[in-house]
Amino acid sequence: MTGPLAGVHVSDLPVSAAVREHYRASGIEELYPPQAAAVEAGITEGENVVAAIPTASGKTLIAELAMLTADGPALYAVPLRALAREKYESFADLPGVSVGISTGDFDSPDEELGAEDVVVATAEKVDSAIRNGASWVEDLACVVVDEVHLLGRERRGPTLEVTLATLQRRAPGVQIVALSATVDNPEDVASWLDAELVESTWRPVSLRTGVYDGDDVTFDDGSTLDVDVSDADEGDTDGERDTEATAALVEGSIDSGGQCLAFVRSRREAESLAMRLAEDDLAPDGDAAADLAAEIRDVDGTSTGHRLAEAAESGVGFHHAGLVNEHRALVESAFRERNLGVICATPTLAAGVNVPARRVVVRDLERYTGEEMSKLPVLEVHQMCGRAGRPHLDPYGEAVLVGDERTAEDLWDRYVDAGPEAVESQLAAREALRTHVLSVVASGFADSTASVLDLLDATFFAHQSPDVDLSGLLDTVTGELSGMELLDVGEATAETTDADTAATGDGSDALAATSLGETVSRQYVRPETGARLIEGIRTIEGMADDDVTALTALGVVCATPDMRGTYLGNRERADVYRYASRHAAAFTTAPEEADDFEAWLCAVKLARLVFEWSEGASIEALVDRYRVGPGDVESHVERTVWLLGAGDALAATLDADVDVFDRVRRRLVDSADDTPGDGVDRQPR
DNA sequence: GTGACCGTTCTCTAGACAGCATGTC
DNA sequence: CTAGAGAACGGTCAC
Repeated sequence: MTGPLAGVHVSDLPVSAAVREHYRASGIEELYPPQAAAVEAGITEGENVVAAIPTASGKTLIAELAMLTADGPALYAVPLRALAREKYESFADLPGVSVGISTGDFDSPDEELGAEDVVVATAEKVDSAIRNGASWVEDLACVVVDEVHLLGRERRGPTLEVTLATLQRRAPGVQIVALSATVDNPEDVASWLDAELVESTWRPVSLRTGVYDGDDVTFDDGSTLDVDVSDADEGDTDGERDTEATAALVEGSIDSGGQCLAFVRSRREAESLAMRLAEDDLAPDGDAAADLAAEIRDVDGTSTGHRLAEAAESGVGFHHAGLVNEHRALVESAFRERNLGVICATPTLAAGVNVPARRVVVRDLERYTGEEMSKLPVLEVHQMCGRAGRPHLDPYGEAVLVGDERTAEDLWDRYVDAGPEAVESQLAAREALRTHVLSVVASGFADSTASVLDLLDATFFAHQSPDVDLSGLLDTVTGELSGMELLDVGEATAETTDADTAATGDGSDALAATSLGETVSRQYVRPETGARLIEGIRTIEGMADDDVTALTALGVVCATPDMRGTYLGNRERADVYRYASRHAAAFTTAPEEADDFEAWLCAVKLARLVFEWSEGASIEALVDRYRVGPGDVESHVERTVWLLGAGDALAATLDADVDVFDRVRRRLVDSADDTPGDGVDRQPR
């Protein structure tokens, strides 16, 4: 809890009069307690601050205060492109402030970014910019990191911490402001960043959390809520009871003038819950709902699109990653404008853009993870619940976890009483270390094992586990990289490294990226992907020209770990295999040489899907032929284009006479332009 | 033969970042 | 001890 603090008024802020006026115009007079605490902690005076506070408790203002008072340009780093967009637009409203944005799909040239007061970017984009030597990074006076608790994420956490560590070196003295969800160990993050910790559970709209036990809901403030489950169904299974209960909770909330979010486990269940709810008309405004449905239908003629439009007519939406981006954005904005009463969603919505509702219902608290059913992390559930309570609209927010008489107590203990998990660095994972060691060497920040270790020393991992000796791990990683021809490892050297950093007694090895390694690092693909591409290029060189087709390049690219796999249905397995045999000459690997037959089949399926798309197949056709969502087609194509570019760059550095990658890439980009409603924006508005 | 009905078996499962270089009315 | 929804399948029975 924050201690007693004198109120801080907008007029007290060391910010331009225009900005103060802007705040007043949007109804801000006095700062929220966590914001005041951040000011107290020196946020406007260049101090490093870690703010571990709930969503919607005013993080954006804290960030703005830091950025506007910084003595130079500022960077706002986010984990999601959609979030970058959202923040870009909100910062652009600030008077007298120029804002730029930089994400993989939405980007301005470096020189322009250097001229902005504020740049919004994804963390990966920042990492990539650093690797490629973008100059704007070095002039930064302030860096705000949104959702720092993602430091604990398996793949993206390490890039966040390495980026932050190198950023502090590239721009010495930058003010670091880190915004975190409530976690168990915010003080670890704060001490790593040498920052003041502001910790609070204060929210502008109070939140009560409750558990449904098959009979009624008991909230943590002691109140209860009857749930009127229609007794039409008798002898139901547990699952049916759960969805009937969530339907009742959703409808109850809407009846009393609220909006609701319902979280379920899978895409299919999000859609089927939506269809179940859409049986009743829940639209706050019928005309607006009809307009929305028309707009949705306008985007694509996919069966998913039709279902979404149909649900929307009743004021119901669903939301998951299988949706085309445009549909997702439409659902989000329609909900914000109160043209939808409910969204049935997978966890995408929990960490995405701002979509507050009066009530949040979490129906599924377990998830299938590949081998087993596992319980959702507390942090994730809290983020879902935290969406409850619309400022200025709701008297309170409520979150309900749906269980039954058997599980209710367990849910209560786990998610209501217990706190969230601690953030733990994942940098020690070999895979993560491999990519970051390569990048640090390739971009010239280190040239020996000693200097790499020196850099890693500034990392969250080193801060958290000072006793772990990374040098052994580093040796195996450099060995692997050199086996991939990405890194040259020299023998122990007496030169270069300063004596005081050479903690590794018997000297340190010289490290240098090969030209392949440099390309891999610049292209931002993982080392294993690079190795795979190199291997593919070499076998293509040895193939008969007639056998090298678009499928060849796509096959190589899709077999790469940077390509997300799809699920292979049992039913399609035989068909995919037949396809592979029919086109065996074009593929670079035969099934018997694949170390993982399943993965090989998935790669073939993806290559085929993207190939057919490039041949002009409509998204609709692909969606029902390959059991993927429209959004999956979109993201597969985008990713393929990226990897084909990397393949081409590697072919060039190998000096190989291979141009399939580039040819196929161009063809994909062209068909993307031809596909209506599917173009990717290239320039900020 | 056919269609309604019902119990059993089978299938399937969240999410999402990155490169680069031009063209359009 | 712990998955569970829903589609697909297959069988029965009445007419």
